[in-house]
Amino acid sequence: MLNRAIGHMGSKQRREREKEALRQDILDAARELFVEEGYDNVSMRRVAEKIEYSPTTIYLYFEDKASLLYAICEETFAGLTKRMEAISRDGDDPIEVLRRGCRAYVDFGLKYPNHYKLTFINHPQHPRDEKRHLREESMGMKAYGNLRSGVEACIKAKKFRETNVEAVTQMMWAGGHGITSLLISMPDFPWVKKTDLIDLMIDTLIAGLRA
Amino acid sequence: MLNRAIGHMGSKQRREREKEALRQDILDAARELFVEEGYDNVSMRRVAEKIEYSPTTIYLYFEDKASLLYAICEETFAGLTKRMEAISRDGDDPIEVLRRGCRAYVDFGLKYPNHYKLTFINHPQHPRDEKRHLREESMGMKAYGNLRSGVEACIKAKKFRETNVEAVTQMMWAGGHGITSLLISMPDFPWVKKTDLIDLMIDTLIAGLRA
DNA sequence: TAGTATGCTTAACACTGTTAAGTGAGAGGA
DNA sequence: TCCTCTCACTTAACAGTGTTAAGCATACTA
Repeated sequence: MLNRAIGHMGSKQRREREKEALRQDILDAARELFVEEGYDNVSMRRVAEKIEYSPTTIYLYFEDKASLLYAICEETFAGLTKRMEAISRDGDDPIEVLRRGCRAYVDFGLKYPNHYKLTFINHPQHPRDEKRHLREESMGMKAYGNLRSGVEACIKAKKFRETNVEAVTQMMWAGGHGITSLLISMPDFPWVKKTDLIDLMIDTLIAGLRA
Repeated sequence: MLNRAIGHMGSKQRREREKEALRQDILDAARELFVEEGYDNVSMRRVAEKIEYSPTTIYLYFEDKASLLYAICEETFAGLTKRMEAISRDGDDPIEVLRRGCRAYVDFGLKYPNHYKLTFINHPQHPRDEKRHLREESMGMKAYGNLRSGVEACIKAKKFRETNVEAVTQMMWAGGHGITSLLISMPDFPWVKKTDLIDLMIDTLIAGLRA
């Protein structure tokens, strides 16, 4: 019963390819709009207009607006994970790896402020959504895992006074996130030079951790 | 022309009192709803329903929804400022004052998560609104000023290696904000014990700053 | 008592995310 | 070739949003 259908498989495959292509078109259009104007300022109708389909078509490919957003974030955060993995691969001094990992995290956030907002700042907290829960674990959480490895390496090399891997990782994350999110969401505040602030944070935290 | 009216001033004053009372009623109703259910999940119509007036009445007292929000935040943040000023008054060791100021900041954020969200996380960034710009300076910025004083005291007492007051203040703020905002906006993440994380951050930053 | 200012409401506009119902082209089988 | 049925897509609508123009009634002034 499987072979019987093979003769007509071509069109089915073609249609599936076309569906996948449209899905990508939606993602591309939505990403561009979201990143340019912010999630809240872009309506489903605007996205639909951009791809020249009716608004309801989007709902054939994504459950709702939030799902569309998460699909985009997943894509983008793959980039961060890749960069952070590259950093930890050509690793010499574990502390230097950690330092550069943190910098990569913050730089990434500042380079894609709207993506960062979407995943770590706004974070549309739907109540009782277990699917979303799992999805989050595969996104920014992978970046967290990378950071965790960096911290673990430092602790294993006995570079730090504090030995609670989870606590130190979360603190480093909070440090990076604090700077990133403030710089993004309060751009009019009279900040000191951005790179100085970032370096000061990372260096101070690491100095404070050293034995 | 001023005295002529005095005979009839009573009613005018009464009406002004009543207007002020209604303004407060709106603020109280909105605060309760915003804090309980979050800014985005509360409509102007809901606020109006609660005070038993028509929705448009609110617009006679507040320019728009965001202004209503900012008025509430102003009120609430007076509490934080007061607490932080109290801490710096009975100050012995400047480092201890700074430490306790930071803790007060984070504790405040965790106690009023929706207020904190409104002022420092969501921060409805209206484009080209200069009035709002000024208003912000009188709100959370006062708390920033307090933190700044604490940092300045430490630097003047030659307790810190780094002597750039602004940079250190902004770093301390980012540290506190990072923890506060992450704990608020990702409540499902497997955090280590909250107080431990807060203390670790503050202690590590201060340790890293010491000469 | 007539007229006006004031405080509030009604009704509407232009949007939002989302869905139920309908359309129409093309594939599959006879 | 013709018929049927599937399925990608659209139309129209719902229920809600923030906000405003216009109108009404009460209370104060002259």
